[in-house]
Amino acid sequence: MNTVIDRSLLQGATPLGECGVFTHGGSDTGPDANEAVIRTASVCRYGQHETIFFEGDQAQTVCQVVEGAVMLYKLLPDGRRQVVELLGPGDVFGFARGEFRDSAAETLSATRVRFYDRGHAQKSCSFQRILANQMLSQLEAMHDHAMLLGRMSAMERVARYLLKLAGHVSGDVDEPSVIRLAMTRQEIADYLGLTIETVSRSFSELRRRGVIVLEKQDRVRIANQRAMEDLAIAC
Amino acid sequence: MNTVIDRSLLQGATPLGECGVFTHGGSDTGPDANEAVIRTASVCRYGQHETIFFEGDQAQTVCQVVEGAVMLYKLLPDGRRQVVELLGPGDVFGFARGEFRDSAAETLSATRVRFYDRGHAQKSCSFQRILANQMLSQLEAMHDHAMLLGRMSAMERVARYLLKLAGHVSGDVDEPSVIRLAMTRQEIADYLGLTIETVSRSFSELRRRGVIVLEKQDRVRIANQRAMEDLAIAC
DNA sequence: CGCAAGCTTGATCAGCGTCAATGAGGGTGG
DNA sequence: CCACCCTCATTGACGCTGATCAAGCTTGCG
Repeated sequence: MNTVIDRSLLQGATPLGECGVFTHGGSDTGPDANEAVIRTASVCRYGQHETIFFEGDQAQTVCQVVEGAVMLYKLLPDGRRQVVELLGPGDVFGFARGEFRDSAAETLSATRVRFYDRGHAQKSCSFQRILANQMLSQLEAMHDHAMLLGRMSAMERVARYLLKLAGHVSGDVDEPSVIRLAMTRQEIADYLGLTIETVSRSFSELRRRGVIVLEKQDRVRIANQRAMEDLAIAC
Repeated sequence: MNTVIDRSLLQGATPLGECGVFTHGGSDTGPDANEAVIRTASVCRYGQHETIFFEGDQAQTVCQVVEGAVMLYKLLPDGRRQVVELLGPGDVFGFARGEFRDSAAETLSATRVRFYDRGHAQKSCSFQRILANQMLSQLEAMHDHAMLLGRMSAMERVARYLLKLAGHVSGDVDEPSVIRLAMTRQEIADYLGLTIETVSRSFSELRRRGVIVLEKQDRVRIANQRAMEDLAIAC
């Protein structure tokens, strides 16, 4: 019921306050552009693994995670899937360049999503500012992810994924760091560009080497932070 | 000397005018924020394969391609490289969330780049608007690219790359469509997440099948648009 | 003409995908 | 409470795609 994915591990965690994000603003194009965006906003609740929208849907709204976790993914005609984004509280998504959504959105856990009217949002200067920041965060995260998808081995990908979940690639704390996985093996595989079997084998290999402890299927303890960082090519 | 990469094939071609982009604007946070951005902007010229900045450099400026083509790439400590972005006229790059550039920038051909002061840019409302649009374009392009890197075969990647260069994934015109490649095989490989040998073999295979004609090393004619689209999994 | 840089091609290998079977966990109903 | 089932995860055997290593080849330039 509560957010299963730790917020810090998600890309683009905003420096903005998390929910009532822009309650005031500078001057805007329209006289009350900000006002309008906020006035017309609405919040929806979703359970785990519910679809918020599909790829190709009309994009009349801009969405923001209030609480929970959301993934964006794309499909090929033959069913191959790539998860292209993981989002946490504060993150904005579903804003399309064209008329349609470029990817589907699905919740990873119980989630509240705020919807803004797209037309109003485009007129609001402060919203544009937030959007630019958000897009930038996500773009930088995607650059990292492109490196992972294009150039890293299966083990490196899995190690990096777990470290990201643990909240910091550079391990500064020596807390036990138990991670709850909100994603199934299949979702992890589709995020990392691997198969479910390869993800599973990587987990097993890490366990065999004593780098992690699988307390439950969805609970991982990092037993050897140092080894983990070596595997992930710590940056 | 002229732009070797056709503009249309590059990600995020802006709908904005291409150079003197925002010469006026709505109201801004600062009184003359727009003015300041433009007044302090400067243009530099680069030859082919020159570095504009390195990953980790201080990010005091925001850059925009005026003419030519630029690629952004990231490196791993052991030298593995991933090209994360291809940019053409009008495209904005080098704007970092933090203090440092998250990737290196290198020209693919002779290029003119305009530099804006970052501080001024952040204060300008119209710049933020342009930036949001730009980031969005690039983000959507990255989503596509993640699909390519994570889920497509070598042949599919190369076919898609060539179609993108040809300017339209959906072939609407029956022009001869000769493509000039501004990138070396190594750069293409690093963009597509492959090795130089695999890229070369894919080109040869396409030639053998009569799908393309290699007029010169850097000149490709698409002989069979239909076959090409089938290979690329036309969308 | 000869050298250098970049491209192509071949032989071999290994990492990861595919196919298939087994195992664990959680919920439901008898 | 236990038995059953359904979903998801693990493990094994095997093969293919693409990486690696190693020559040759083409092109452009001094």
